[in-house]
Amino acid sequence: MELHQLKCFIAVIEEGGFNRATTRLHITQPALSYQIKQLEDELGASLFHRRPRGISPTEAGRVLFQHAQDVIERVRQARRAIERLSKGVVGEIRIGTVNSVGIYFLPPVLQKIKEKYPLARPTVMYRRGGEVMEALLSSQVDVAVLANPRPDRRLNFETIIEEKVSLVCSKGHPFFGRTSVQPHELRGLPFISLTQETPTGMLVKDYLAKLGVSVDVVVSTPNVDTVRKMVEVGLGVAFLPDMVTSADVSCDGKPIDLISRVEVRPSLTRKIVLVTWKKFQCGQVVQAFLDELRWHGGHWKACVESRPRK
Amino acid sequence: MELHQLKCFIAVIEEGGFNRATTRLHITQPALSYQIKQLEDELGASLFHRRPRGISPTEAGRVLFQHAQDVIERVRQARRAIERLSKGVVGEIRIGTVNSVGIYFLPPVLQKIKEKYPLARPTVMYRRGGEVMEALLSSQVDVAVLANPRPDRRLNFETIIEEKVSLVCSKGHPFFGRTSVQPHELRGLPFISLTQETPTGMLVKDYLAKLGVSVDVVVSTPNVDTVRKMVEVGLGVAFLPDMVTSADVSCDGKPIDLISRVEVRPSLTRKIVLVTWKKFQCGQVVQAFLDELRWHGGHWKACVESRPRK
DNA sequence: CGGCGTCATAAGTTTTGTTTATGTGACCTA
DNA sequence: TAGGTCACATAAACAAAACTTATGACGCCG
Repeated sequence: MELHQLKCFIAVIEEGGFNRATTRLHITQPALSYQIKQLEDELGASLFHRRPRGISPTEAGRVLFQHAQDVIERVRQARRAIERLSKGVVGEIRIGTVNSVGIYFLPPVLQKIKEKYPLARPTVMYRRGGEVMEALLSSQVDVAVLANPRPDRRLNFETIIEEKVSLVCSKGHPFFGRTSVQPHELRGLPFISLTQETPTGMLVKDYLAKLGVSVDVVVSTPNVDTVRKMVEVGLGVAFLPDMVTSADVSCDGKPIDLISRVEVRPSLTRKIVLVTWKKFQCGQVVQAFLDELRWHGGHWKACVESRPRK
Repeated sequence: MELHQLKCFIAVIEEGGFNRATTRLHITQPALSYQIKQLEDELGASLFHRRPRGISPTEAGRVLFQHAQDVIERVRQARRAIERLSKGVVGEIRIGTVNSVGIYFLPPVLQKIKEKYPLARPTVMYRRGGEVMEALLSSQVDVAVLANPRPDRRLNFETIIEEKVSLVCSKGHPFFGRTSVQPHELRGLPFISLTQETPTGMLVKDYLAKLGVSVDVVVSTPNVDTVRKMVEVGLGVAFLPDMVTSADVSCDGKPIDLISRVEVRPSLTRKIVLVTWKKFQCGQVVQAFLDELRWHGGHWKACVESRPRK
C-alpha cells in the first residue's frame, strides 16, 4: 500500500468513477485501473462494484475510504509541522548547561527569545559539565553552555564570556574594605568551596594549588548559591564567579549585597563557552538563540561593571 | 512522500543508523540513502545529522518521526479493518424494504443474524417500493426486499415468499364466520385501502378493477397497521397481506385476533422478492443474511399456516 | 443493431528504485 | 602521521514500478 495509491482510491470515490478521477490525478485511466488493482490485490478485497454506469464502493471500499482520508490528513499535518519548523515559527531549543550559567546567565537570554519567538520551546538540562558534554555528543541537546569545558576534536568551542572568579567575603570579614589581598594571606583560612566535580570548583582548586596555598575547607557544596550564603553568614571566604555576585538578587530572591569582592593577584578567570558540534546545522529558532547568546555574552562585562559592588 | 519512505525513515531512527536499518528493510544502504534523500528534498529539511559515529535526528526528523509512526499505525488499522470484513467477523448489511415486509418479515431474520454474527451491523431503510429501487440502483443499499417489484434488466429478482392478500373483516362484520365470499358481494362495501403508492395498494386496486368491482373507499392510508386497526373497529373491510394478519401481535403490541380472513375467488397474491444487482458480489456477512432470508422465506408459509386464524 | 460510455487488458516506454562498486571524511590505532 | 575502519554519499548499471497508447469487453440507450 502506498500513499499515491490511496490518493488514487480517494479520487475515484470522490469523483465517482475512474474516468472522472483521471482529470484530477493527471494520469490516464489504465494507470489508475492498475493502481486500484494493486490495492485490491494486496488487501484481498475488491473496493468497487464495477457497474455499467460507473462504480460504487463496496463495503471494503467504504471502510478503506474512511481510513485513507485519515491517513492523507495525517501526512498533510506532518508536512505542515515541518514547514512551520523551517519557517522559524516554531522550534525546539535543547540546551545543556551547568548550574551557575543556567541560573545567572541564561534566563534573560531565554526571555528575549520568548519575546521574539513566542512559539519557541526551549528546554534546559542542568547537569555537571561532563554530563552535559555527553548529552551534546549523544545529541540529547543541541547546544551546551559550559564553563571551561574540556576540549574535544568533534566539537566547536566559542567563548561567550571571560569573567573573573573573585574572592568574596562577608561584611564583617577582616578582608572587607580592602581593595586587594596577597595569595599567601589566604593560607589556612576557613574556606567555602565548590565541589571538585564542578568545573569552577576544580578551577579554584588548581588555582590555589598552583599558588601553593592550602586553605581550610569548612564547607564543600556543588551549589553556588549555598557557597554565597555561607560566605554571607561569615563562615569563611570563597572564590565565586562574578556572575554569581553581580545579580541584583540571588535565585532565592534575597539581595546579595552582604558580601564583597576582593582582588587577588594573579586573578582567576573562567570562560563561559558555547559548545556545539562542528558543522552544526540548525533551524532558524536555534540560530536566533545562538545570536542572542552571543549578544548577551558581549554585553555581559559592561553589564557587570556598570553595577560594581563595594 | 510515500509510505515505504516513511518506513525507511522510521527504521533508520529506530535502528539508530542507515547501515543497521538495512537489515530490517532488506535493502542495501545506497537504496536507503536514496529514499531518505527523496524525503529530505521533498520536505526541504534535512532529517538527520550525519555524524562520524552514525546519525541523530534533527528537529525536523524528530517531528516527522512522531507523525510517521502515527501514519503507519493508521495504515495498519485500515488493513485490520478490511481483514475483519473479509473474515466475516464484522459487516454492514444495508437493506432497503417497504413497511409491511420490514415490520412483519424482516425482524426475525435480523434477530437470527445478530445471533450468528454479533458484530454485524444491519441498517434498514424503509421507503416506498420505487424509492427502494432507486436506493438499490444508486448503491445506497445492498439488497432490497420488496413486494411485486417492477422488473429491471440490471437487477436480479428472487422470489422469497408468495403469499395471499386476503380479505379481512372485523368480528362483528356480516362476512365473519363465512369461509368465502363472491367478488360481487364486495361491490359498494365500505373499504379500507392502502394508498396507491404502495405496491400492495396498487395490486389490490388492479385486482378489484379486473374483477369489475368498485368499492366505497372510506379510508386510504400508506400504513398497513392503520388499515388493520380500521378493520378491527369495523369501519370496513380490506385486503391485507397474510403476513400482516398472521403475527401474534401487531407492531403496537396489541393482539390482532379481532379480525378474520375470508376467502375470495380468484385469490389475490403478492410476491416478496429479494432484489440485488446482477453479478452481486458481497461479503460473508451479507451472504449469510441472504441465506437466512431465503430460509425464513421457505419456512414462512408453513409458519403462517401453523397459526391459522378463524 | 450500432454508437457510446466505462472499465479491463496488452504491449511498449518512461520513471523510479535497487544493486554493485567506489568515494569521502572522520575516528582510531600504532 | 600513515593506514585501517566505520558510516554514509555518489555513480553507473540494472531491475522493477508506474505510466501511456492502443485495443477489447460489456452493458446501456437510442
